Amino acid sequence: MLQDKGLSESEEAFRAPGPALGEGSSANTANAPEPALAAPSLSGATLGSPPGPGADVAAAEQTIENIKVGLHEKELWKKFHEAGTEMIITKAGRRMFPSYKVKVTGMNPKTKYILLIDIVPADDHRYKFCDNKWMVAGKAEPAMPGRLYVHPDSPATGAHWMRQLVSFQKLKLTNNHLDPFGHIILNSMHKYQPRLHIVKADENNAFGSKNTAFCTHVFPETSFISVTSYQNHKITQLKIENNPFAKGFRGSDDSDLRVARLQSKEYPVISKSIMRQRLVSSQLSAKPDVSPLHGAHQALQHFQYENGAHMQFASAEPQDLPLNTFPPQRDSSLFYHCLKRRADSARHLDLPCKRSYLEAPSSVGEDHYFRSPPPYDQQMLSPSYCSEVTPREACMYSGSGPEIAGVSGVEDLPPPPLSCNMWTSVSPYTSYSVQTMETVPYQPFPTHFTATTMMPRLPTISAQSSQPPGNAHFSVYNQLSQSQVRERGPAASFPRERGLPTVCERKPPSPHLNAANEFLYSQSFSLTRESSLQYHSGMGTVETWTDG
DNA sequence: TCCACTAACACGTTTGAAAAGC
DNA sequence: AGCTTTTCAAACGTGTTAGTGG
Repeated sequence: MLQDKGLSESEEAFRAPGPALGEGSSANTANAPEPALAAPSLSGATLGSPPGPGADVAAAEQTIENIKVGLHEKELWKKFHEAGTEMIITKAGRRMFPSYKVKVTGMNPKTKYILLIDIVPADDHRYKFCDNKWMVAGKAEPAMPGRLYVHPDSPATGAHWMRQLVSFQKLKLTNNHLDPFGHIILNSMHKYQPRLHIVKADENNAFGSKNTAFCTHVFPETSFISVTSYQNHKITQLKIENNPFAKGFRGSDDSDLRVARLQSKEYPVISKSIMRQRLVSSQLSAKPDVSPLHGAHQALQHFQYENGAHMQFASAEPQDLPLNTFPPQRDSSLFYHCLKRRADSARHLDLPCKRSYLEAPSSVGEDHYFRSPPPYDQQMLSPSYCSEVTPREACMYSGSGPEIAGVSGVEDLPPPPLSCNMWTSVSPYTSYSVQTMETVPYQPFPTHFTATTMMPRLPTISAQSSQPPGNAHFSVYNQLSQSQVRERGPAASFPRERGLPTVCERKPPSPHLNAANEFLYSQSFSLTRESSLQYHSGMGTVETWTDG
C-alpha cells in the first residue's frame, strides 16, 4: 500500500502524464534550481561521511540531493492559493482539501525512505477576514503542540515511493489541543505552511550508520489559513466544485432549494453564503481594485517572497494585507540544507528529556506525545532556542497551552519511552536541506507521530548565521480514529482508521523508523549548530554555509 | 451585538465484506 | 475450488445551519 486507497484517481492522473502535476513535475524544475545541489562544497558537506559503512550512506545522500518532488494538482492548489486558501479545522479533525499529494523522483530505488509532513506557522500573526480579505488581527496565539504526519507506507523503498503518487490525504487538522487522534493541531485564524520531509531510512541508518539524510520540500501554494468555518465564499465554492465529497452542495439553485426544504419553506431561501456572495460581488463591483492580486502590497510582498521574506508581512501596513501574498505563478520552492554533524554531536543524543506525552492527558496506549514548542515569541527570545542550548534545555520548553502544562515540568520528567526532539534549523524557503547526523540508539517509533515545528522566521532568523532558525519539539504519536477511541475508550492503543489500516496496527515497530527518530533527533542537534552547512538554493548558488 | 466555535444535519463518496458469476 | 466482478450497507467526508458562549 503505497498510499491511501482513495488515491486511485490520482494514480491514474499520474500514470497519464499531463497537467495533473503541473508544469513542473519536480520541485527542482519548478523553482529551486539544481545548481546548488551540484556545488562542490555540497558534496563535501553531505558526503562527508566516514569511509566504510558510511560509503553507502554517502551514496544515499547523493540520492537525497537528487530527490525531486512535484506537487500534484498544482494548478488546483494555485487556484486556492490565489483566493487565499482556507482549511477547516474541527475538533474531530478535518482533512485538507486539496489534499497533499506529491510525485517523487530521483530516489535511490533500493534505499528506504520515510516521508512525513508537518505544518508550521507561517508567521506570528492572527488573522481576520474583513472586507473580503484577510487582515492581520493581532499576534498569533501560542503554537499548538506540533505534530508530524508520517505517511503510512513509511518506511518504503525509493522504488515504492516513485512508483506512483504519494498521498497524504488522510492527514487531518484539528483545533483540539488535547486531540487524542494524532491529528495535526492548529490554531484557528492562523496561517500555516505544510512541509514535506523525506528521511532516509536505510538499514545502515537504522542499525548504526553514522549519518542520516533528509530533505525538506515546501510548496508555498499549499499555505493556508486555518478556520472553523469558511470565511471567503470563493474558497467555499472552490471546495464544492472540486471536492467530490461536497458534490451535494454543487449548484447554487439546488442548494437554495435544499435549504428551503430543510426549513420547510414554500419558497427558496437565500442562504448565508449566497447572501455573502452577492454582497461580496456588489462590493467588488463597487471597488474593482480590492482584488488581492493587485496593488503595491502584492509587488512588495512578491519582492519579499522572492528574497526569502515569504510568509512575512513586512510591509509598513500589515493590517491590511491580503492572504495571498504569494505571487500566484510562483513555483514551489525547494529547500536544501546541508548539515554535517561531527561525531561528538552524538553525545546530545542521550537526551534525558525524552518522555511520553501520555503522562499528561490521555492514555492512548502506546501513543507518544511530546511537548509543544514554545510560543513563537519564546522561540525568538528564549536562549534555549539559540545555538548553544543543551538538549535537555531544548526539551524543557513548556507546552503552549494548559492542557500540556503537565508535561512541561521537566524537573519531574521520568525517563521517557521515546524521544523528544527539537525541530531543526530549517532554512528559509529558498533553501533545501540535507542533513547528516549521528545515529542514535534505536527506539520504537510509531509510523504516525507528530512533531512540533515552527516555521523559520524569515528572513529574521535565517539571517542570523550564528543561530538556527525556528526550532521546536516533536511529538511522537500514533494516529487514532475517532471511532477507535470511541470504541476502545481513551486507553485505546491501536488505531483502526477506515480505509487506512494504520501501519502501527499491522506492523510491529520497524527499525527503519529509527531513521525518522534520527531525523527528529537531528532537529535538536541543529541547536548546537555544529558542523552545519547551509545551502540556499533559491538562486542556485550557495549563499552561506558554516562549519563549526 | 459580534464573532469564533460546535454539533447536528443531509448528501454524496469511499470502503470492504458478502454475494454472485465465471 | 479459486478467482473476478457486482452489490450493498456502513463508515466517512463535506458544507451548511442554528445554537452557544465569551
